[in-house]
Amino acid sequence: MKTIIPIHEVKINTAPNDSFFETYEAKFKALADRKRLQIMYELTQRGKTCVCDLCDVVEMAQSKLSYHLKILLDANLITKEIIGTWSYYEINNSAVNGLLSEELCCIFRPSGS
Amino acid sequence: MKTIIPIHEVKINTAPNDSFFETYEAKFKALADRKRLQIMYELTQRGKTCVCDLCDVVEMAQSKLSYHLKILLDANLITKEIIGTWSYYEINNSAVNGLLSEELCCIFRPSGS
DNA sequence: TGATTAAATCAAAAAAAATTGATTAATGAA
DNA sequence: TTCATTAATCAATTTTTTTTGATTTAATCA
Repeated sequence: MKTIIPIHEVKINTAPNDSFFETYEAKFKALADRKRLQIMYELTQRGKTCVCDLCDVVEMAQSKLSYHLKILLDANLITKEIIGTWSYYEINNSAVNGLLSEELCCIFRPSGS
Repeated sequence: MKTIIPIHEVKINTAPNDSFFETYEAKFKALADRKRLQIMYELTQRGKTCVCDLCDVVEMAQSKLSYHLKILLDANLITKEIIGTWSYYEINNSAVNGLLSEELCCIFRPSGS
């Protein structure tokens, strides 16, 4: 039988290794840009949104927006769904919540939740 | 009389402005480097530490370490105290706790707390 | 089919960040 | 004072990231 330990009760006993620091380096790099933070915020407010709409909202050229979305996607901070010729992006709430403080998560969390 | 509202009860009603995104861009940029994450971790484990000791621990040349410490200091993630010719750096726990998730804070929080 | 639209990718250029080794400033000890 | 030590700063170089505009891929529609 497997025992499920709530994440907040897990004690870290070993020192983080290189790959730990690498993993979080990538996540923080993705967040380390005001335009990408704005994209995250808009996705939070609007929910699942297609690229062409997001282009207008954040006032960014399409190829530039694609570049930034890819960085957020690779860091697993957002998810992507393709429908026909459209690509829809959405906030990955569990990843955001696992990374950021409650205060800060609020900015990247739908107002109702 | 001033009313003190616990931070977790504060509701954000207005959209974040440019300076909000700029502020967090700087903080996440500071965290977006595996060497700086390691510095943060070591400061957490060792408490207040002087630069020359930190040089040995993170195996980094002095001028390079100074450069990275300044970035963390400017982002308010660590604090500095000068005693004689020594500079001591320390984790800014409240800033870290206000920024990162509980799980992640644990890595940057003394094991006793 | 051919034309249109959405979005990813590419290559070149520009901008920003990191590294390196040397210099400087400040303190303390001989 | 002179010498040694600590740590910040500087300038030049290297590396990384971002921007730009063009091209490509794929789906839809007439």
